[in-house]
Amino acid sequence: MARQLPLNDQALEIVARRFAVLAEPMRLRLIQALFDGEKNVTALVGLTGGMQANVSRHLQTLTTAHILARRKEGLQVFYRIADPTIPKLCELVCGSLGKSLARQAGHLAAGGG
Amino acid sequence: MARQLPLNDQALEIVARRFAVLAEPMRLRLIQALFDGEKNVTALVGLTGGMQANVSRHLQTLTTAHILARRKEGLQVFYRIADPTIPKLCELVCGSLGKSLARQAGHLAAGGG
DNA sequence: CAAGTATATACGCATATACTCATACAATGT
DNA sequence: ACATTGTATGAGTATATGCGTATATACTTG
Repeated sequence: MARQLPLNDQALEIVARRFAVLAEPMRLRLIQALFDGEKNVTALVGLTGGMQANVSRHLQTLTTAHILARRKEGLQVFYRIADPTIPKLCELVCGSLGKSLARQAGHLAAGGG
Repeated sequence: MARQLPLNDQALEIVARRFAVLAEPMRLRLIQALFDGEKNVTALVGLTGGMQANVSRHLQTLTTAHILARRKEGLQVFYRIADPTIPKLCELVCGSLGKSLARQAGHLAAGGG
């Protein structure tokens, strides 16, 4: 897949895991919330509307996958996007979906806008 | 995410679903097998080493997600990659992983060569 | 040390889904 | 109509994982 070379079983599982990490709405929400800079957990809880425990768990999942990075400052922990390909990935998927989304969902943008 | 615009809940679920479809090694195997052109189910069963029923189900999942397309010819059904962003997606993910994969997995390419 | 705040984790439940087996469906030939 | 070949699907089981509640850990202050 890297340049269309076939991947072995272990590499396939790693790639699949990568996609799986991105396959949760809450995690995508967190990624979105971090597009404009790092935020601490409490802020992310407020922005996403999730439970603190759940948000924390998802942040750990994203960090373990090297998609996010942590920075501890006193009591707080700030998360940021660590993988520069993530925005591109999301754009690519959204662009590909945009065509069919128009039929399925009506609008892509948030209800507010 | 499309150009960094926040997505609403429904759009997030659709994007997440998209990633989820790509989050299975067998489905990635099938996608890889189709990079060099369309193949029928029996050929894909042989190439992936999966059970026919399982391969068929994964092909349906990929087709429903508009990642693959079907073409029926007599008894056989030929599948092909329908979404041109798929190869780019895979390259992007593999490229991003390549850096860390070198430490984790050793090799990215298949054992067969 | 005690109290308070911010974040992480353990546990249990509910649900989703991948897998296999058996079988149904579709198309072709005799 | 029947047999054969290729593909799809239903049922049952095992596993993975998201979520909420409760609790633990880390850090700061007094």
